[in-house]
Amino acid sequence: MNTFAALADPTRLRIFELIAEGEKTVGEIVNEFSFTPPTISQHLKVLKQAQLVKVRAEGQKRIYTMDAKGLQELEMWLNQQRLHWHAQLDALEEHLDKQDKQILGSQASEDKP
Amino acid sequence: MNTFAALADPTRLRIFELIAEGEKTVGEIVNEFSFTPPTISQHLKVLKQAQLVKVRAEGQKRIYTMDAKGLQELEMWLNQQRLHWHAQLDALEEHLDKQDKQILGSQASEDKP
DNA sequence: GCCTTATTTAAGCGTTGACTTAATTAAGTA
DNA sequence: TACTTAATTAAGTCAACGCTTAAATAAGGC
Repeated sequence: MNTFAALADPTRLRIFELIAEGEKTVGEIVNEFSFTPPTISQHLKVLKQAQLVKVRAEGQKRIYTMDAKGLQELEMWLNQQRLHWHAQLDALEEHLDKQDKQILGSQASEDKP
Repeated sequence: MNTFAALADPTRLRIFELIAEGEKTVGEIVNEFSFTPPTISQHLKVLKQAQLVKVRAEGQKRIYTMDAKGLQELEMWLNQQRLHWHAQLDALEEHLDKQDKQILGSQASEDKP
């Protein structure tokens, strides 16, 4: 899961969110921050490697857009964890059911003097 | 989004996945890695701060379990990005529709000699 | 052909972070 | 009470990372 590392840095996360709102050139992104172009360029490289963004050239400008692959990977991972989560809720429910029955059983015996 | 940073480290991601599979003591987790207990303890601290795991004491053992809050935060963020993603697909579709109509228009004019 | 604009690559620097060993806290057990 | 087991806190080390300036690549415009 390269995705988490790519989004771990707050600047990089913000850059991704900006691109997600709509395609952006590098210059447009640079203007949103107080960092130099190389810094932004390096962040974009990481996001690209994680398949969170794609680039296309248009003249001398590079236009960055969202790439579904990275998010899809994240989504699949999340689904897997949710499965575990629900399995545990079910197990807990079963456990509480048994407890309830035990309590009912002991109450019944208390009634007998 | 503290969550991304918490899951960015591969060891920490693995620790979380282990706990997600079912509750674990620190010792059980330590046995899965070739790291010393302090290392694992520090990782658990980070996961706890990100609300990805919870602890409960049982005698001298600490039992770590999944915490839904962290994943929920992740899920909400993902949903937001998906909205952007779908909005862009819709925009693209509309754009292609217009192009199709233009092509049909130019073909009609070509028919006229 | 030359100057500007847009972006990336290279190299260097300071900080953060993942690990270690040593010491500490706290709960069994003899 | 002393000894072991379970885990955390403290302190230090080294590599990775985010940032910078300087240089390189490449597309426009004069």
